[in-house]
Amino acid sequence: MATIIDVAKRAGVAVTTVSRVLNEKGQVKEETRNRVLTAIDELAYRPSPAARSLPRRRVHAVSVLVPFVTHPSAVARVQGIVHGLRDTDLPVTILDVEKPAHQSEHFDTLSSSFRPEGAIIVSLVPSQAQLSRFVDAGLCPVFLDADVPEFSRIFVDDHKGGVLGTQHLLDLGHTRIAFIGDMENETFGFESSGQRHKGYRDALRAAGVEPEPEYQRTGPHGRDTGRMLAHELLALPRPPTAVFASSDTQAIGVMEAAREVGLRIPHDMSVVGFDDIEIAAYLGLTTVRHPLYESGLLAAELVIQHIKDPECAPQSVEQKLEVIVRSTTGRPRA
Amino acid sequence: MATIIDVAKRAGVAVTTVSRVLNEKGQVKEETRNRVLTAIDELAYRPSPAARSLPRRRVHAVSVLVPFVTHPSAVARVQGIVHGLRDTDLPVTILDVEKPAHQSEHFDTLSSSFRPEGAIIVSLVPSQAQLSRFVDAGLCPVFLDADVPEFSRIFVDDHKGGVLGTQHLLDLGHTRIAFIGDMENETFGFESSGQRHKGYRDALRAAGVEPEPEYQRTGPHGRDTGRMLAHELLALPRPPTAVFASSDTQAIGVMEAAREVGLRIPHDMSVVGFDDIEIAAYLGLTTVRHPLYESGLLAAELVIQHIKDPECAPQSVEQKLEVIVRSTTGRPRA
DNA sequence: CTGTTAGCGCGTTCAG
DNA sequence: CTGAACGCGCTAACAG
Repeated sequence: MATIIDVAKRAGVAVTTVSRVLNEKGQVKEETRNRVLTAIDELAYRPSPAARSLPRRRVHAVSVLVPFVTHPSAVARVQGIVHGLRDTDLPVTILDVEKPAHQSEHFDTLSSSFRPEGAIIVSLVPSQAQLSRFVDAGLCPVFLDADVPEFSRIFVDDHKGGVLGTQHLLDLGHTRIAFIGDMENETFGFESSGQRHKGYRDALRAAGVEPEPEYQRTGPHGRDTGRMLAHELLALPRPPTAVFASSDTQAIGVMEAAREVGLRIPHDMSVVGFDDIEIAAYLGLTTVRHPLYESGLLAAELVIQHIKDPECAPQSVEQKLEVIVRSTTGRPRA
Repeated sequence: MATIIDVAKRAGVAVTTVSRVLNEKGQVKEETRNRVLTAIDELAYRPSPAARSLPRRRVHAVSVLVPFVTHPSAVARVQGIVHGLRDTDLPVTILDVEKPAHQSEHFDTLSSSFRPEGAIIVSLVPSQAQLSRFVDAGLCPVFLDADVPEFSRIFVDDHKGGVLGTQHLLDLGHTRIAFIGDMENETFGFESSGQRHKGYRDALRAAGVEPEPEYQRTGPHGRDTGRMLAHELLALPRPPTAVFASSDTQAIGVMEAAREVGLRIPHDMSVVGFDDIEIAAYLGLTTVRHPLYESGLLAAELVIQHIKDPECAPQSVEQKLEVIVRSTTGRPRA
């Protein structure tokens, strides 16, 4: 493997000059530059990422810190990120978070003196101390679905999403509307499901319907939870005619439960999900669309921008939520 | 950020000693080791990956070279890999390949003097020259779905899979069975679809059915292709009663086409897919199950093993394919 | 516009 | 068992 010294020798210049043409810093005479370029070409020289990272104190890569990469919603986002970064030469490093320990560990990595050039943090809110460490490290992360005004972020109005989903059901004439959501996540403090839940309650009240405690259930994220909670709902003396789930994953569980007890959707029961993950379209699930893939794409763009611009002026972009009406919602039976 | 020097000072030892306890190389007196350990702890010292990479000539990470990360099958594999690596401290770097240029570029990275500790290469077959570069670099990659006897690999018998899927249809009584597959991919030379296709033909002949050229169609990978090719099939004077697609993605396209012309599945037409991607279960698609997620998990295990064991003894593991019968296949109409 | 020099943080000889 | 010194490949002042 050729090093920068080999290139310098071959081109008859000093290493600094090679470094300069490599990084397009400073002025290099056209002719000299060309000599260097051909030397690089002839030697098939490629700078060593590690050696470069050392003096630069940063790693040429974009780290993506994402809890539960295996969730469909996370997958969609990572896809968007990878796509958005494809035309750069920045490798994408996935930092999966499943336990709280992972989180602080990865935060440390991001704020270490060998931080990545860019970072995207999904659904995780660092402490103030951690935030200032980011600043100290010169890191300019982009947050997805996290309320961090100090930095750039891409987010949706979950409360409004809760209202939208519920309103759709209300508009169809439902009043016995249940809500199934994620349990409050104490370990990571995700807030979106809670906000959607609140939106649900507010929409109901605005329509003059008092939210039934019996109709509101939460549990750990997952299809199975959706299924079980739906069964509880269905076993009620006066079961709901519609269910609004705070994620498609849970909504699918609800559909399974309905099928298991012989209920037809939307004839006997309406179901609305949240996110519009890929499967939703196939299942004909009516859902509140959350532009997941697009959020990844956007995050990638912001990261690129922040890498170029040392100013790191935080940008806040809100993505629109909208109800995608498909075939799991209809009017309640008379 | 504390460096190894700070730790050494605090512990009252030389940096060498710190390095030794860090890497568990050489003997260090119990007491000295403890002093170092507490110093590390007190300073919250974390070795710099970049600085470490330089003398070691390798990056502490596992690179995953995967074409078209956005394909559902690739996603499943990456999930398996990330999961399998979760309990190590090895970051996963995604190297997406969409153009041929990406491929050689990433291969170069893997065989550079700053190679990653581990590598997983999906569906891509390097040239002999590239292979020997891997050897020279001391890299010991794990291949997924690629026929590379020199290294460890995880694979399935695609030909047999083609037979299995076709046989299932044959067993149900179909004889007018069509095949829809991927066009031969000249850029990357993927072979699985071709092998499945061959299995289809062989199964048919073994059953005394001569494969109809009209019934065999290929096109670029994708749902849309499946849909269009299916329409061509359906427009035939004597359309097939069953379609075997070489991927679930295409099979889904076939189902769409059937729906568009008012055909009911499996009543009017049977459909078999390949892979068993997540959506398949939801759609009730009968398919030849390819353990994608598991292959990623396995690949992660092998990589870990190879990192530990410098011998790098290649291992070859074949994964079993099986038909998952769901609701898109049935007997042909009388 | 270009070259010299001193590190970046760590591993690794080789002596003690 | 421990330490001193050198080098990994590159960037960044600082001179010229």
